[in-house]
Amino acid sequence: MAIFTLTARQPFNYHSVINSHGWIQLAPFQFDEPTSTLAYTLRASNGRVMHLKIREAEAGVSVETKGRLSKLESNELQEAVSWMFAMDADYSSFYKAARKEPNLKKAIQLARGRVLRSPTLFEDVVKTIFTTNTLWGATKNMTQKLIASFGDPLTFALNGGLSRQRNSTVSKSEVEGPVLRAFPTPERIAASSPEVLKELVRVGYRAPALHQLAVRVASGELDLESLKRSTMPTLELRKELLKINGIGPYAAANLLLILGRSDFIPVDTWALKLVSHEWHEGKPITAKEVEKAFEKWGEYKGLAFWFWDWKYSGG
DNA sequence: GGTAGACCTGGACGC
DNA sequence: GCGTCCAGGTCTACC
Repeated sequence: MAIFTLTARQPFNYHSVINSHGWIQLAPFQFDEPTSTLAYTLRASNGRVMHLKIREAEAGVSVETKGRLSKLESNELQEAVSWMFAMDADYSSFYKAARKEPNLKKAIQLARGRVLRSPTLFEDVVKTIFTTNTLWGATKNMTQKLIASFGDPLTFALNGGLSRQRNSTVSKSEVEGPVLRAFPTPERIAASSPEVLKELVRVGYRAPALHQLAVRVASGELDLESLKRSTMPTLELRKELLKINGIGPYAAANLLLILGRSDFIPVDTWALKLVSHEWHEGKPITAKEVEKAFEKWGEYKGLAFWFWDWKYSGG
């Protein structure tokens, strides 16, 4: 067994990160409520699949995984979790701008700002496409089916030496439950076809967009991961994201938030409801009204919207 | 630049 | 069990 402790830039609140959006409900994330443990099935670049158990620790998180890890695997694991929890993100200027706003008081108190990410931007783009034009239940289904159909199964490393061959099947008795699989690589999805994706993953009209994305990433034509550390202006970054089939204004804003850029608001039907009940007595409004309501927040627009203390809670 | 309609899935509902 | 309706963003054609 290997255990690591990762320290975050302060302030940091484990629960604020995992509850920042619905990502913990999407495989290969699993959340155990009683122990507040976030599990994630991670595939290292050498093909080894590890099951991580992430817990709150002093000033950061602890990560536990079975078996002995090589230096490369250990580095990749720590790098992945650091990215997932945005360990080095700094929200002090947002808190400074928000300190006089009563509806952001809670956000400051709970150190909100970090948005839980997947280890790769590819995974987050795919999941974001799965959130468009559908209900949350279908998003969960599509993600689950994609992983079940194309994800590599958990690798067992015994005594640090014997590891199961990549892509092999793990029996249920071995893992005492459903087979755990990592999120599929772009290569695995690219090797399939839009027709198969539609049939197996039930992604409907999204199949060509999903397949094209996987092909572009697998071939190296689209280097999504480089966007994680990009210094290009947010407007340009948004343009790059909008070039991806299936990514429109809502999805691009969502991905920008994941990338730590908050100049845009992901306006979906829920956002329209929130703003409508907050300032327009529940009357129908357009995306323009949402943008207008948060105009003064400038580069913190997305954060102010995302962590606002809303009156409306559904119904 | 704004708008209408098609694109799919899955859940809810009525019969 | 079957058919119908509806919710949900993106894309394209059209004005």
